[in-house]
Amino acid sequence: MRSSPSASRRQSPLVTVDITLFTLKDDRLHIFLVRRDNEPYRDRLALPGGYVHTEDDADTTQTARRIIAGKLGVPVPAYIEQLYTFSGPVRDPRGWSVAVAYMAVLPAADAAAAMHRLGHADGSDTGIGLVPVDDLPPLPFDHDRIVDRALKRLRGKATYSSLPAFLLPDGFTINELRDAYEQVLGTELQRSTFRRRILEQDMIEEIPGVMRQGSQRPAQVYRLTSSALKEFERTI
Amino acid sequence: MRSSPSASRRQSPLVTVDITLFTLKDDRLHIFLVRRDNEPYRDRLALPGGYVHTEDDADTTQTARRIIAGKLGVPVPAYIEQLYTFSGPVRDPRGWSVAVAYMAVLPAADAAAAMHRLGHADGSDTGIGLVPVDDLPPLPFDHDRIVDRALKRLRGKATYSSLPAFLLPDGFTINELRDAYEQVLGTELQRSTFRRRILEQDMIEEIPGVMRQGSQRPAQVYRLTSSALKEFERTI
DNA sequence: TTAATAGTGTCTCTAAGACAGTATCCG
DNA sequence: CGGATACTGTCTTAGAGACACTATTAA
Repeated sequence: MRSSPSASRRQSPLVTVDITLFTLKDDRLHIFLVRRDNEPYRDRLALPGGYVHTEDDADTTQTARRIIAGKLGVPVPAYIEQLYTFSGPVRDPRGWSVAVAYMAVLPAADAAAAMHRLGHADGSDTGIGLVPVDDLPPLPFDHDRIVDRALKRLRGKATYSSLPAFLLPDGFTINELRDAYEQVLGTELQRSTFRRRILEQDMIEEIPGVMRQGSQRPAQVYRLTSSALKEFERTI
Repeated sequence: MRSSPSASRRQSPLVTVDITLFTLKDDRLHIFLVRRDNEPYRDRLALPGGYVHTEDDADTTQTARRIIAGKLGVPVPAYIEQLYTFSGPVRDPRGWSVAVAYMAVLPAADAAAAMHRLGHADGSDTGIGLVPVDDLPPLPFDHDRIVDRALKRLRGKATYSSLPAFLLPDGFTINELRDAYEQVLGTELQRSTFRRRILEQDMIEEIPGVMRQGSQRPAQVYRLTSSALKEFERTI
């Protein structure tokens, strides 16, 4: 904080916001990518992002929300978190830049509805893609690093928080919840241990009388006790 | 990422880097503050910070290192970590701004040496202060929030990593290490449980033959097994 | 020998992991 | 009734917490 207000100001870096938006599709973890329609990297798939609008945005989180709603056309996710800020002279060919990266988590149904509204699987490219995280194309800028960090954060938090529940709709069974945790973590979890731990944390509560009907014994439907992320002791 | 390279560029926010540098003094947790010599908030104590130098800095971490060495005149800490990016139109009276905040941890001896070089406790104000974290003055900008978040992160990581060891010099006894953890966490820790846990994590190793001589039984001196932060399972 | 700090041994209790068992639906 | 999935009980084991005990120095 060296210069006085009116002093000649240093060259200010370019500031953007980039978002890694996770969701489930076909029981696998996916992220949203958009096809760029401007240089640099025109026509390449990249993370959704954009400039801060200093006239409108109250902060960069607001920027992220605006981009998710505007570019992707999906409902603003219940969970959104600032991830890390990437910077330097080479990450963007336009010059020294700062990218405030966010990660967010969208329920599978919201993602499916948005993709359905867009195309009808008829090959028409709408510019928005839902890509499995373990089968990503090489991404422009340093977006590979951003996704990498987002994945690590998501997996890390899955071991000690309710984060994977945000991939599910409002009502879910314990087995559906366990599936979501397994998809995120990439490992199998012991059924009864998972159940006990989750219930002990009282992070979920029964929706009285509501049961999921299948072709077997119906399962109790639960909801999160709080709309906020709940952290508990480590290790699942 | 909307506009083409040569399109009229949006008003870019002001980008600064602010640092919360922790150290121990008189067995209490302190941070460094500097007296501002420019508007806004001239003459107020604030976090050390500054603009990104796009000609010199490879990224904002580099900016943080440069500011620590330059403004504070202390050795660059072994542990430095990006904390969070604060942003918005009101946090800085100069306009819409982005502050990439860092936290860092400096060994007590380095801090003491730096403060000794500066003043000699004769009341001469050198513009640099070492202030206990539980007795901070109100800070300008949103620096109160920044310090708050830095403290939470430091305390959080103290429960599952070797972070508090970075407050100590290269050789330390287990009791000195426990003191550091207690200072950071603000709670007492069981002696034998702490010892067992720390040794199980093999985060430290004996320096063979080196003992700390006091007026009682000498204590084994240890060092970190790795210069990098080591994380272990939760709860201390 | 005593005071003080360094370091060890061990008992208890909680909770994770594993797995077997019971319950309730559909056909 | 059999198959399938939902849910419960319980045994074993690892590790945290508490605390008593032993060790080694200076005075």
